[in-house]
Amino acid sequence: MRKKFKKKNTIILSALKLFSKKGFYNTTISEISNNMGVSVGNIYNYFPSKKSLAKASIKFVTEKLAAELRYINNGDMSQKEKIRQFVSVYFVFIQKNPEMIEYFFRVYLSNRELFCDEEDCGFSLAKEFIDEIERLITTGVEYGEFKERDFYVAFSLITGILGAMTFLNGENVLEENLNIYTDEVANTIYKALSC
Amino acid sequence: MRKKFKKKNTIILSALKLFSKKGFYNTTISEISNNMGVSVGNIYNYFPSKKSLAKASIKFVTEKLAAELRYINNGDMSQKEKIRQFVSVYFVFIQKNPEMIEYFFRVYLSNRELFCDEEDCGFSLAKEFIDEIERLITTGVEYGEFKERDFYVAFSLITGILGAMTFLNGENVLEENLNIYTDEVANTIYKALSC
Amino acid sequence: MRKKFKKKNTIILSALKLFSKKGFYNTTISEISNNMGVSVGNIYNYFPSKKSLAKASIKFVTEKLAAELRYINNGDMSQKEKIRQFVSVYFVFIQKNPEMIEYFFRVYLSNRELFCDEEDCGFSLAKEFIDEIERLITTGVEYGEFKERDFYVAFSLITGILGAMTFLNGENVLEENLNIYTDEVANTIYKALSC
Amino acid sequence: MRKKFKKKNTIILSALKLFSKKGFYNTTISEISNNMGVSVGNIYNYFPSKKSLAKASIKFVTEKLAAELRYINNGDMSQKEKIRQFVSVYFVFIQKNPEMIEYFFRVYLSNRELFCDEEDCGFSLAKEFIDEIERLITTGVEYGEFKERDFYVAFSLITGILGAMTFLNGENVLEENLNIYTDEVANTIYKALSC
DNA sequence: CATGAATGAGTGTTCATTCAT
DNA sequence: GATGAATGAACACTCATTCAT
Repeated sequence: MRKKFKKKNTIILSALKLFSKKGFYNTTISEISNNMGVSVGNIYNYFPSKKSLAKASIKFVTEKLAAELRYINNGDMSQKEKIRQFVSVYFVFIQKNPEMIEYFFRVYLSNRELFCDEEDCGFSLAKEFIDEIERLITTGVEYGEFKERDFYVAFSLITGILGAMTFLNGENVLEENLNIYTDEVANTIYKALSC
Repeated sequence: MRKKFKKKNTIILSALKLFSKKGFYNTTISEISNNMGVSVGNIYNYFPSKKSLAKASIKFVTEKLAAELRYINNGDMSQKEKIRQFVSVYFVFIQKNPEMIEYFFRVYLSNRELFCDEEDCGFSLAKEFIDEIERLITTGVEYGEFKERDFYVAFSLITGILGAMTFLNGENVLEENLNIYTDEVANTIYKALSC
Repeated sequence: MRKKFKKKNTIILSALKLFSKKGFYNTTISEISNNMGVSVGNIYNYFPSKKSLAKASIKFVTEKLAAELRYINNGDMSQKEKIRQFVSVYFVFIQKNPEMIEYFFRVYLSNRELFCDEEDCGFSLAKEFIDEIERLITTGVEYGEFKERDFYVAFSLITGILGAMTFLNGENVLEENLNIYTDEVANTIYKALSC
Repeated sequence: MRKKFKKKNTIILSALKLFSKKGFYNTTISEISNNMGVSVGNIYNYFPSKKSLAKASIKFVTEKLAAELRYINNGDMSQKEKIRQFVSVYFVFIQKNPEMIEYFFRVYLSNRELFCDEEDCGFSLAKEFIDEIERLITTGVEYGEFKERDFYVAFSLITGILGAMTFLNGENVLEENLNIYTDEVANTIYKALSC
């Protein structure tokens, strides 16, 4: 079973690399299988369809990212410090796992049709990640460190600025290494949220 | 010639509607042609390929959006007021032309491969829109109303929060009408940017 | 429209030839299209699926066969003579259109799954043919020429013996030309049915 | 060896059930193996190919059916009585082993390609069954009970009417239990064959 | 300009068969 | 013998693009 699990992850990583680079519709199963030295048919022993592979991939990514954020949220520090660490960890993550973040933005957020079931058409696959953002915000409000404001605006502020920076970085627009921006981004977020 | 121009726009609008709803790769030329009561072949009299239609569409959208923002930028008021109007106009635009904004986010930002030529792989198609954002920021800094800070961070702040709100709205996550959020979003942006 | 109809029939005839010779599952769409000098894709302009082509084919066959039998049924003669003509016409039909009859037996009768819709899983596609057999029997009973007996037994007698002869002929088991058997088969049926 | 034989039969029975229900081409080896709790690979220890399994299955079926008919043929009674018993035994067999008869009709008779070798493309696999039908007919002729007539016509009469009844029964067209029809079918056959 | 039938390369998926364990 | 992961050829179907009318 361990082995089966390992193999699934290997397939996901291969898919992630290609999906993020070329997009879902421009990546063929046969490319994914070639890329990892496995036959086409064998992929179907682990995932029943290309779509299901895309779903498993986003699950994989968000869990990984959420784990890092969860660790920070559980820590004992001011919200200001938490935000700084959030941004820092996120920027490091982007650089270590660019294909995961690219996948999140370019495939997950843009191809609704792939991740919608009849019942569940939403963010459930990214829930773990979203939950951590939510915790960060609500804790800050509870502690009186953040001004009480509409949740969606606060949520959009944080994810929006991080997303946009990710995007600029992915497009090679930024002139410097992402890390350089950590403090400024963190301060901007904090200033906007604080009382 | 006038007529030719009109027809091109009609095709673009039909494409825009379908591309934004179903994505580029899930929309067929034949759907676009059916949707507007024109033959498949005739579309190729106006656009040499599906890709070129996608490019023309994004040009169409960004010009429309940029025009509105340019008007505000040209106005004579404080940056604070400009930001409020920016947000307001943008939110109205989303609601009046959801397919244009959806197209911008779901097709343009997510399908690099469609908008990259050999020489030019960037934002040139959205340049007009980006330029207005830039003007808003640099003018604010010049007038001493905004703190001097890295341009990319400021740019990400504005476009990020607006983008994220757009996204939440598109997913029907927001409980209220978008307009409700105008002031809070504008204030958040202003607070983050100001000295 | 006439043209479209003609083309549909050409496709059906090509399909009929191959389906009957090699079976449904051993015939590829590409073989059907090659066989008639048309591209694969074009077949799909006329039939939405391989299955639907199989359905249209059986309709085509049964209508053709039923037309011949109907003509006899409408004639003014004894049932004995009608049966003789039935058998005769049927045997001629087999020899002129072997692929149609082969299709009927080898594909239609043996591949339930192809011809079953959710609602209608039966012989509706062959109804016209069955109806003529039924008319022959019931008229004979009404005229007192046939003994009254269970309908299904009479039906099985007629279609069974003809089917079995068809089968032996198709397998090249028969030593003589089918026509030779006309009288003997007709007499056998008549004897079994008559009072 | 005994054990090997048993296992082969178990596999055949599993195959028979699925082939008859879904057809040869819609049944996968893996379904057959699941159905009997054995691994895919192991089936190949007993049968070298799917095709060979289909052949072994038809052998199995015809031997079983032939055995019953042989017993009757060996009995000491009039041909009329033999025919009645033939029909009766056959109808009982259908009801007890529907999958065997379905297999005979839907797979064996309709998929020539499966049962044709280079040398032998015929009924050799069903020979035992056919032989008993032949014996019934020729004995009847010898005893002067049946009119001398072409063998193939007589053969088609018997197998045709039984086959057609089988078919109607399989399609749930018959309104009554098959047994009800025994006498009428037997009489019809006898009447047609007798002097 | 307009039409829509025709093309054919390309893709996801299946499944009989093999073989290392 | 028994297992089931791995293979890869094959097939139904799609769709951007062309072109004769």
